[in-house]
Amino acid sequence: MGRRKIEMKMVKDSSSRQVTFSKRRTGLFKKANELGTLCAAQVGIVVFSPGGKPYSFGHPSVEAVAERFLNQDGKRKVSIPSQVVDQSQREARVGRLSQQLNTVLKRLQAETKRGEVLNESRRKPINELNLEELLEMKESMEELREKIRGRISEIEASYSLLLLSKIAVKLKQA
Amino acid sequence: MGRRKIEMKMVKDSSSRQVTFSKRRTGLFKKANELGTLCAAQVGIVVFSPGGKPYSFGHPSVEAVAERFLNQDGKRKVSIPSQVVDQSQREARVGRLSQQLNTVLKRLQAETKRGEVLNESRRKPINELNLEELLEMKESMEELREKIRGRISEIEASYSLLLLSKIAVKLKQA
DNA sequence: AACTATTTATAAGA
DNA sequence: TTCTTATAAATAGTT
Repeated sequence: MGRRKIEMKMVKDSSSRQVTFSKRRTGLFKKANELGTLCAAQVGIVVFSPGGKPYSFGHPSVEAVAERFLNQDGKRKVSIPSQVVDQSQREARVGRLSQQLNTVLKRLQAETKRGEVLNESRRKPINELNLEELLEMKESMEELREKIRGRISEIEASYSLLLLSKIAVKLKQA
Repeated sequence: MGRRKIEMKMVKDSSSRQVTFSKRRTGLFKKANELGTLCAAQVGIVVFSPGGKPYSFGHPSVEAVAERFLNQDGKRKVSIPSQVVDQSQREARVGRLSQQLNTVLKRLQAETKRGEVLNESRRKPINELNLEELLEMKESMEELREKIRGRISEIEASYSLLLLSKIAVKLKQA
């Protein structure tokens, strides 16, 4: 679909491959959106780029596709234990994963409030930092936020993926 | 893409909608396959037809996409904006604050990859989790994300506050 | 990021 | 359903 027809083989040049990936991923998601819209269908997609970066698309959301699968009654192919719907039980099972992070985040917060500034080489009460140092800190914060955001989306993508995979397995069995 | 342009709304006639769904689902999976082939990307898709019938596509398979994620080693490539080129220098300044969080996030990520699921009461390889358990996990993730988001904005708020106070001081001096 | 020459997908029709 | 075909849409190579 372009100036020339291309062979259906992996694009060798990694730079071109990245461009192709970017364009086609956009196209794929657009098509998925159209399918969902025109046909009142639900669609979930997860893609890993050649570099391993995860992307996902859902109409209305990847989660919703899973939810629908789980919550359709009558026609449902797999019976779902009622406990799954129990909100309080879910909350009770948040688990160590979240607790761990939560603990560290609390400590982090406490340190921030105490006004400790933590540089690689030196420590200095945050109140004594000058404007430049604070701005530097701020940049660090922004980087940190980006990193966290990246991690979270990776983790979420993995969950979406696992959901998709579990659904696919169930479909095979059905 | 045919004899006429169509509005991007749900096709009302259910028979036509079914035909459209069938054609477009085929097209979507074809595109997904091309994306996977050309870009060495991994793709997983699940679709529900308007009638509730499930279809799935995977390149190389939905399960394989999940496996890949789980078995990846820690080196995930993340592109760095060029303005952040002085990555090492800046990173050196990030300090314990970020290191700590980063460490925990890495552990979290590693655990996720290693396939450990951490429930309040038990551990189970992530591969053995069923759909219900995964959804439970997902809720935990969402809670976690909200908590992190909250913490970060608190931290950022405190930095902003400090910046403002520093600026105020400078203005007085000027 | 934009731009087009082409290829590809597909809406309507058979 | 499956095929045909006129037309819309996606995109490969280019700037």
